[in-house]
Amino acid sequence: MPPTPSSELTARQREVLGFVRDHQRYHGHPPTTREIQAHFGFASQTAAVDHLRALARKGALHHHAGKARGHLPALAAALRTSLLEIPLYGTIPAGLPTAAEQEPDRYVSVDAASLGVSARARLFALRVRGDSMTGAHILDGDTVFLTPRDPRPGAIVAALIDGESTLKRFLVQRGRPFLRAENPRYPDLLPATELIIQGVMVGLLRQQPAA
Amino acid sequence: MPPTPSSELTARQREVLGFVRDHQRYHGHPPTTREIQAHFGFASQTAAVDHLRALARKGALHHHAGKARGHLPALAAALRTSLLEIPLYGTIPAGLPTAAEQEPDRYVSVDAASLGVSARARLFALRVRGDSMTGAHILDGDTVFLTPRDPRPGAIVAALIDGESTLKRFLVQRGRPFLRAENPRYPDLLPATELIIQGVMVGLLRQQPAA
DNA sequence: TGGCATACTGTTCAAATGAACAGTTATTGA
DNA sequence: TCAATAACTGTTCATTTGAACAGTATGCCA
Repeated sequence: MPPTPSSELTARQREVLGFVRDHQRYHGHPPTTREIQAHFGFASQTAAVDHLRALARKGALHHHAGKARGHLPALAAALRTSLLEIPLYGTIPAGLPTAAEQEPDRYVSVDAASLGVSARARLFALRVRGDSMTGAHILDGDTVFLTPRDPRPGAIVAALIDGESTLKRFLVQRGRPFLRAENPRYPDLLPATELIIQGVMVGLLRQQPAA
Repeated sequence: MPPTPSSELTARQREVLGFVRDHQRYHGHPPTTREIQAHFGFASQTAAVDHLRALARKGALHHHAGKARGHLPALAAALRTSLLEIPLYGTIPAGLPTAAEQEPDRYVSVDAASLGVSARARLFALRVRGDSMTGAHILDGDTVFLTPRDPRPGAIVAALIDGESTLKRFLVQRGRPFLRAENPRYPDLLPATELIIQGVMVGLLRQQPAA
C-alpha cells in the first residue's frame, strides 16, 4: 500500500496532485477548486473538480465533501498525526525536564515514525558538545532527542551534574548508578550527591559537514 | 522575536490558539470560525471571531481576510516553508536520483533548518546497511539524507555499483576518483567502468536502540 | 468616573466555495 | 465500432464560511 500510488496516475493528474501538495505545504491548507483552476488556466472550474475526483478515487487525496478546502493530500493526511515539534534547548538546560518554563532555542520538526516513537511522545532535544560520546558514535554538534523517563542500565541519558547537563551512558554496578563516557579519555562519573536524569536518548539528527 | 508571543496572550486566548494549532496539525487545515464556536460551546460565532481578531492582532495568527479557513497559526506559517518530506528509498534504489519513477518506501519529515539545507533542497533518504561506514560514525540502520549533486573529494556519497547503492567516502587520487569505506576491514573500490554518484550526504537520522 | 480591553450573545448579509448538470474532443482497449 | 476514460468548456445552484452590526457584562487602569 504505497502512500502515493503515483504510478497509476496520469501525467496531468500528477501535475494537479503536485500543485495541491505544494499549496498545502506552502500555505498551510489545501487549495480551493478555483485556485486549481486559476493555476492551470482552466476555463472551467469543473476541470479542477474532475481531477480532484479522479485523484480521490485513486487514493491520492482524501476528500471531505462539502467543506471548504476539503481536498487533502493523502500524504499530508498520513503525516498529520505524527509530526513532532521537538523543543531544542541550548547549552544550559538547567532543571529542564520538569520546568517547562525554560524557553527552547527553537524547534526541530521530525515525524514520529522516523524516530520510532509514539505520536504522543514528549521529546526534547539537546545539542551535543564535546567528544565524550564518540565511542557511541555521537559527535560534537549532533542534536540528540530525549524523552523524560527512568533509564534502564546501558541507556544513554542526559544527566544534570553541577547545574549542567551532560550526555553519558547510564550504568549500574553493585546497585550503584554511575555515568560513563564513551571515550577512554574521560573518567567515570560517580554521583557525589544525587543523579538527576533529564531524559533517555531515543535518537539523533546530524548535519553532515561539507567535505 | 519569539515565534509565539504567548506571554502576552490571555488564558482564554491561549486556549483558542491551542485549538487552532491542534486542528491545523490534525486535520491539515485551520478550523472555521464555526468549528471554533462549536468546540468551545459559544452561543455566538462572533465570540470565535473576536478571539481570532485578538490573536491576529497580537501576532499569534496570520489572517487571510475573506478566505475560507483563513486563520493560520503563526508557527505553522513559519514552518510552512521549511518542512521537508524526504522520500526514503529502500535497499535497491537502482538509478534513483534521476528516475523519479521509483516508489519511495515512505517519507521522512524533517525541517530544513535542522538539517542545515535550503527549504527548496531536493533530498532523498537511504537506509544504511552494514558496518562499512562506522569509522565515519554512520551505523547500520541509520537513515542518511542525500542531495543529488557532484561530490567534492572527501564527501560521503551514495554510489551505484553493480546495480546496488552503497555509502562510501568519495576520494580522488592522481585525477582518479575512487570510493573508500570508513572501516579498515573493507577495501577501496576502484570503479571498473564508471562511477555513478547518486547523491552527497548532508545529514543523518538515527533511532537509538533501547538499552 | 470614564475609557478601554476582554469575553461574550444574537442576527443578518455577502463572499467564498463545493457540487451538479449538460455538453465536447480525443484516446484507448475489447 | 462501441464503451469507457481522460480532459476539458460553460452554467447554475446550494452550502459553507467570513464578516459586520448592535448589544451585555466584567475587570482594569488612570
